[in-house]
Amino acid sequence: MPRLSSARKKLLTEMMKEAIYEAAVAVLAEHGAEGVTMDRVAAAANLAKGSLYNYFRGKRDLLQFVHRKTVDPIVRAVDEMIRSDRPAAAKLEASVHIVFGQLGRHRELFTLLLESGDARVLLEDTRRTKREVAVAQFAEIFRQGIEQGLFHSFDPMQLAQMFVGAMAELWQRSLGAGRSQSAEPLIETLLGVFLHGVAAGESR
Amino acid sequence: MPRLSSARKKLLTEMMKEAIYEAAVAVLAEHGAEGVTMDRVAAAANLAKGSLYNYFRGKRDLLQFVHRKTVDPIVRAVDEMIRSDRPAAAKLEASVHIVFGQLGRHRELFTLLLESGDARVLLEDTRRTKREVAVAQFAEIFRQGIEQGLFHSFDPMQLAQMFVGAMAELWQRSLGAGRSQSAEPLIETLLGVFLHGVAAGESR
Amino acid sequence: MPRLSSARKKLLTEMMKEAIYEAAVAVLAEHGAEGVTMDRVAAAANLAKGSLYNYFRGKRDLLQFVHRKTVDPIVRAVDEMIRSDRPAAAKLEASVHIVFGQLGRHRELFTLLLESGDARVLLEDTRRTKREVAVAQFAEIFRQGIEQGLFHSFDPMQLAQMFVGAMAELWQRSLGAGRSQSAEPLIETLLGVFLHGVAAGESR
Amino acid sequence: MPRLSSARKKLLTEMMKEAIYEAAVAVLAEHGAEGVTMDRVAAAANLAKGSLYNYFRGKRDLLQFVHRKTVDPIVRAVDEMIRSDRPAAAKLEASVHIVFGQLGRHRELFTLLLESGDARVLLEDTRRTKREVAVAQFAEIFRQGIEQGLFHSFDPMQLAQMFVGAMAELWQRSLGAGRSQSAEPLIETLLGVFLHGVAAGESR
DNA sequence: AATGAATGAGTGTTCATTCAT
DNA sequence: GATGAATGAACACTCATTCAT
Repeated sequence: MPRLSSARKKLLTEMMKEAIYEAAVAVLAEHGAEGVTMDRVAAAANLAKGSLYNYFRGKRDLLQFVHRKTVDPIVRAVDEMIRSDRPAAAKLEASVHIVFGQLGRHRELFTLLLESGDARVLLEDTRRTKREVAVAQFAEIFRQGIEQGLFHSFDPMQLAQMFVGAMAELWQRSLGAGRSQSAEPLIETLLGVFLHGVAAGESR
Repeated sequence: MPRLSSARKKLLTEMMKEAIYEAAVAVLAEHGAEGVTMDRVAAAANLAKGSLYNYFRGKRDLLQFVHRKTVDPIVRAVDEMIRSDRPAAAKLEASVHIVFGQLGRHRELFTLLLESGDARVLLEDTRRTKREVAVAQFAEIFRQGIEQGLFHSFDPMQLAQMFVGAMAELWQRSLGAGRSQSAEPLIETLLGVFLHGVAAGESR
Repeated sequence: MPRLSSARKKLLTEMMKEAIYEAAVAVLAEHGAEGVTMDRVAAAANLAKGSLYNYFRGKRDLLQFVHRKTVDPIVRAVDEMIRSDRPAAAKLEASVHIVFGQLGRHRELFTLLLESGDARVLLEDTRRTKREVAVAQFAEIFRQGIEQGLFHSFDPMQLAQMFVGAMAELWQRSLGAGRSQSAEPLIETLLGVFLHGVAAGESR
Repeated sequence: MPRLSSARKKLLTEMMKEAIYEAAVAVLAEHGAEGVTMDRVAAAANLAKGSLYNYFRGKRDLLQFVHRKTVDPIVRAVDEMIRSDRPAAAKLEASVHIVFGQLGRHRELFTLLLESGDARVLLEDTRRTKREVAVAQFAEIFRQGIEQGLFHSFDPMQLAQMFVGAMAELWQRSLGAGRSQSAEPLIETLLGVFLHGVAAGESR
């Protein structure tokens, strides 16, 4: 009996955390990252402010939860991709697809979260911003490419930074455009330029 | 008389704004972006808090002023470069140098201004605008390059977005690193990749 | 049946109150008087927070219970002493020994209970009462002493107030000192001064 | 000009601090030491809560101000007395008169402040409670008395503790009685007992 | 135009108490 | 009777903005 009851309780707790998560995301979307206050989250969750503290130790805790919840699936998917057995260029392409695909699910949320310095402050423990994680992951891909002799031996870290920067910028601009607009051409160009450059002619 | 008086007044106003600007920068440097309060700015400017509101409509206005003040010279310099008569690749390189060079002069300021979420919100309009200006400028360079047949005919706008994104990311990461570290290798790689890609072999 | 059931119920209730009392004391000892929250007491009692309210009307009630529980034995012992058949001075001495002795058993508890402002407020009624009880008890001793012609005829009530005040102060200060320090010299001086004064020479 | 203005400003500030002090005392008297909240003080001072922070750095600061404001005159007067050139017994009597006299001016305030553990917490810097200061002062008197051969050589510190305890208790009880009741008989008995004891007969 | 005290809405957090299950 | 999630009033403290002088 205690088992079942305890399981049920745990489930309910998870559901509440989920609900609060969604409330936080809604607030994030409406008021921006700096506009996330415990009051607003509570209101959005149709909950008393104090109740939030039954599920999260504090604001920091809540934001970390939101953070992880949005980043983890992407990170895991890309990680899997990285460990797979394919040429680096293919990994690069696949990873971009993963990222753009997942981002599409959280449009507004990501915009705010990606850019927010507030997150930096509040998530200090986690430290590694999503962006930093992303950079590290792409750096690994570039490293593999260089090792395989497929890429020139630039600094993989820098390549990854450039790539992530370009990708983020692209994605953000795409948000401004029609919501349903396909990301496909963007990705194609992104990969094309990074792999072969823009320069016409004999090159190199 | 009214003319002269009015001119004199305008001048004085400009000088005051300038002084407040410097005070704000000092506060920014000392307390970080989140630490910029009207109190502190006023104190740093040896001014009463209320007086700030004679020169700026509010905090937002003041921060926007600070922001523009640091960005404008860069924009102007790049604009000049664009209108000059050189091959697109050279313009690209020169522009990057301008940007990194000017940014170097305001390291702390920019770091704080860009990293801080608080400022982010207050400046969002401006910031967006600023990046958009940069993107537009680089788009023009790419457009010229394509027109001159030097670049493949990608969408210049997208190329510019990618380029600016990559550049911004690089610059931000470089801030974390040693202060006196040269930006030269970063720039070289940035241009190398964008012009010729990372792919080894015959390519293309 | 109703009788038995009711008796059983009463017993259980008493046992529960006892358990909660112990939990409260444990919390008091661990977190200090300001750190006594219903949450902590419930946790320490392995009980749900709400259940506390089945046994106590509120926090005030609970703390009063704790308080009385520690004070009552002392009061009873002193009462017994007073009713015994001995000279007043001996009763005085014996009573002081009882008080100091019992207090010694609850050092931490009393320290926290008396020093904490929080408890002070919540217990003010009780506390006042308690001191008043003590004063009344000692007043009775002094009254007996005067009646027996052993003490000068000061106002017994005032003598008791002074005596209790001096005793309380001594005891509180002694808590600050070494834990295992004997109270014996304190008592000796206390009695010496009250009986014979500090003035040297022929006196009186 | 600036001189005058600055002097005027200082004066106004002092007056405001005074007004807030009185508001705090009123709150203290009405709600007890634990009931002193910045909200209530602000309301009592007919001031916005935020304004309090123009005059005091925080609650701690405000309470310290209140504390010092009430204690200092007494401490200073007693100190003067101690340094004067009179037999210890006379000093003792004079000091008691000072204390009771001054206390009369702040009846409610002192009751709460003397007893409050809250003060302990909030005034941690100051550390020395009024009571501790008082004890130290009276210990000095007793020390002098012993040195002069007027008092038996008990531990002066303990004598002072007992004396202050007795005095405080007396004073507190006297508060319960009629406000205008003279303290004179209380003092007389207090000194009589401490100097010569309660024991009748040849004594000693 | 300059001042800076006053304002008051807001911030994250705590906790005694209630109440549906 | 037991539970513990929900509540909401408090709390100390901050700070952009206003306004009488």
